[in-house]
Parts: sequence; C-alpha cells; structure tokens
Amino acid sequence: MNHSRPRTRIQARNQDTILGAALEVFSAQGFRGATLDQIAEVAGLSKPNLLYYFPSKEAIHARLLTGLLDTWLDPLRALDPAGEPLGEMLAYVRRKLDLARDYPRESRLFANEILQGAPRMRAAIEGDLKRLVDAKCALIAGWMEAGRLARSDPHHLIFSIWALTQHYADFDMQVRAVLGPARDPLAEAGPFLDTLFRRMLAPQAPGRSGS
Amino acid sequence: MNHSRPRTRIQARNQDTILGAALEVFSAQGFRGATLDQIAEVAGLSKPNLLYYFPSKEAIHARLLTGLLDTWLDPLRALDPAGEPLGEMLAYVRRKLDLARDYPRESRLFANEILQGAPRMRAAIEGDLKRLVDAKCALIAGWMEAGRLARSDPHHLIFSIWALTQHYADFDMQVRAVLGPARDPLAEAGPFLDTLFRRMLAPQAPGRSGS
DNA sequence: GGCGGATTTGACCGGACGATCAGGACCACG
DNA sequence: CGTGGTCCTGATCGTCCGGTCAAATCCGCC
Repeated sequence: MNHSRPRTRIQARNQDTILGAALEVFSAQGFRGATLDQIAEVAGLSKPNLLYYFPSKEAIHARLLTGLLDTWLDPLRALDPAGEPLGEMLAYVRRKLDLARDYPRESRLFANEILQGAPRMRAAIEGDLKRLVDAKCALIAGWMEAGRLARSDPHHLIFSIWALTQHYADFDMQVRAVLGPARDPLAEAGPFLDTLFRRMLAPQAPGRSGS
Repeated sequence: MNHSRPRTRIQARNQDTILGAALEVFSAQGFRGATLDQIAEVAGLSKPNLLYYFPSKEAIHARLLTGLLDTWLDPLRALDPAGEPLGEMLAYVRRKLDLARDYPRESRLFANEILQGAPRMRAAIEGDLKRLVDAKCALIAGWMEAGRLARSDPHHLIFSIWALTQHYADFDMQVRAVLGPARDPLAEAGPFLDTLFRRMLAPQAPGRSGS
C-alpha cells in the first residue's frame, strides 16, 4: 500500500506511466480540465487501476508538482559565485531556455498552477523558492556593486529571465502562430536572449557588442 | 432575443454584470474550472438567468475573448512610424505594462487560453494578430536598418515585451511571494523594463545613456 | 389598472466525473 | 499445483454541472 516507495517492478513501471500520462493531460488541460479517464486513456490503463496506484486525482497532481520545483530551480542553484559574472548569468539563461525546450509540459503545468494563484504550491514558493532567489540576488547585487555587471534590480532581473524563457514554452502556440511554420522559435530564442542579456548586463566601460 | 445588441437598460446592465463576473471567475479558474454557479454567485443572479442572457457558458467565454484581443493589441497599433524609434518602443513597453497593471484579469484570461493551445482563439491569432505583428516588425526592422535602433530580431523583440509585461499579471502570485509584502512589483517593473529595453535597443554610436 | 412582453426563478434532467467495491486474473513461491 | 498476496476491472454510486422548462413576477405602456 505504500505508494511513495514502489516495491515491485510493476509498481514502479505503472506509477511512472501514470505520472507521464498525467503530466501530458494536466499540462494541456489544467487540473480541473483534466479527467481521470483521459489520463487512464493516455496511460493505457483502466481508471480504477489508476486509483489503485494513487489515492486520488489530487494526489497524482500533487506528486507531479513536488517533483517539479526542484528541477525548475536547479539552473538557478548552479549560479556559481566563483564564476565570471556575465558568463554565469548568460549560462543561467541558456540552462533555463534548455529547460523550456526540453520540458515544456512541466513549464505549462507550473504556469497553470501559478496562474490559478498556486493553491497547491504556495508554501514551497514562499519558502524554498523565495529563500533561494533572495540568496542569489545578494550574489548578483555583489557583482553589480563590484562593477562586474551593469546595475539593475536583481529580483526583477531574475523575473525577466523566467518570463523570457518560460514564454517560449507556455505561449508556444502563440509564438509559433506568429512566426509561421518555417521558423524554429526555440532555436532562434537562444541567440536572441544571449544578445538581450549581454546588452542588459555587460558592464558599462568596455566597447564589446555582440552582433 | 438579440443578445449582441442590448436594447433595454436591464439587458445592458445585466450583460455587463455577467461579463464582469465571468471575467473574474474565468481568469481565476480557467474555462473548465469555472462553473456557471460561481459566475451567477459573483454576478448576484440566478443560474437560469445567466442563460437567459447568454445561450451557454461557451458563449460567455467567447464574448470575453473577442472583446479582449483588440484591447490587447491597441498598444502595438499605436506604434508610430513617424515617431522617434527608441521613444516609441519604450512607450509601447510602458503601455503594455499599464495594461498588465490595470487589467490583470484580462491578461490571465488570455494566458489561460494560450496555455491550453488557444482552442477558441486560433483563428484570430493566426490572422489579425500575426498580420499586425508582421507589419510592425517590418517597421522595427526598418528602424534597425537605419541605425536608429540596435539590431535584433523584431519578432523576438516583441515576444520579449509581451513576456516581460504580462509576467507581472500572469505570475503575480509568484512575483509577490518572492518580493515579499513590502514591495510593489508593478511600480518597480516600470523603471526596470525601461532600463532593460533602453540598453537592449539604444543605437550603438551615440553617447547617451539613461540612468 | 390591466395587458403583453421582458425578466426571473425553483425544480428538474441527463451526462460526466471522481471514487468505491466486490470479485476475478495473475504471479511468486513453496 | 495450491496458496496468498498483488494486480486489474466491470459495475455502480453520489455528486456536480451545464442546460431546460413551465410558471411566476416585473415593468413599460396604453
């Protein structure tokens, strides 16, 4: 009965299958819009079988969310105080954009949750997330103080990185519709964001400019 | 029976009331998550009365969406070919941010719709929106060609403006949680975005730099 | 004040959905 | 080959929800 520690091989396989299907459906339809029947359909299992492995729809959703935040914050954690400031920031943008490209469903699941006011993540956001962001903002502020990055508000700087990278996952449909079928949004976003944050963050003195 | 052209005073009042309540509920819960009972509750009307003024839940939602796109695109339309390029772009950012501040529910309604793949707006996005964006991108490209704006991809530039401004409405909960209760996200966003786009867009040659 | 359409509502319908349960199939192990 | 636990499912329950309807109420107008 212990669902958090799969014991048998079948349990491990089916729980993974269910979580995968649930991610697919929840990210596309939102919590309320998703139904157990759809998830069961995608998973190739019967609805009662889903509820054999998870106690409720809510529980499946909760499991997805808790697994999510860590993955989502890893790139920020990797910001290295010992590194070269501009390079570190651009690498962070790069990693965040890679996440948006490789895990768009996770991004949309997260976006759905925040949009609804984060009823099931509030604690994590006000706790772990805020602490980590505050710490990294202090680091960034230090870099700016030392003249190694152009000055701006570190918190809003981080928001801007989140907004710009996640936009390509969350608003994928709009981006593709506007760009047309011939262009690859995620491929173009890399150089664009590199340029943007280079201009935003490069210290004032030197005369470098990326084309 | 003609609901699109309210004739009596009562019709006008109640339709407005319903649309206001529906905006409140749809933007907070998404289409599937919202119920007619909730909307009726907020509107202070009975559920059957809602359906006296609108033929279905779908119809209420559709009406909100069609009214939305125009408002949402007005700031972009106002981009003036005869104006000073950098000033025009910064004014556009400002207007878009004002929209996010004054109409966060509309922004979230829109975000919800796009997140789900825009099942009810696809046509408008691939039509009107794409055309307008393409036209304005040509204008911006011209400015860049003339050396009056720093070079970058105009489409992605517009995406970045959308992403950065709407982020403050759509992810409001997260932004506030991270900044803490003492700070005003929308007030700080103005100067921040002004700085960001100034650095991003200011032409290379001249020696002006905003503080 | 009373007539006719506009407005409002309580009661209800049918389908969808999350969840339960009893029982059957499967499988590891002796 | 039997036994006990794991795994799976058809049938079903109770609730919610969008939508309908007949009847009551309201309101402008003569």
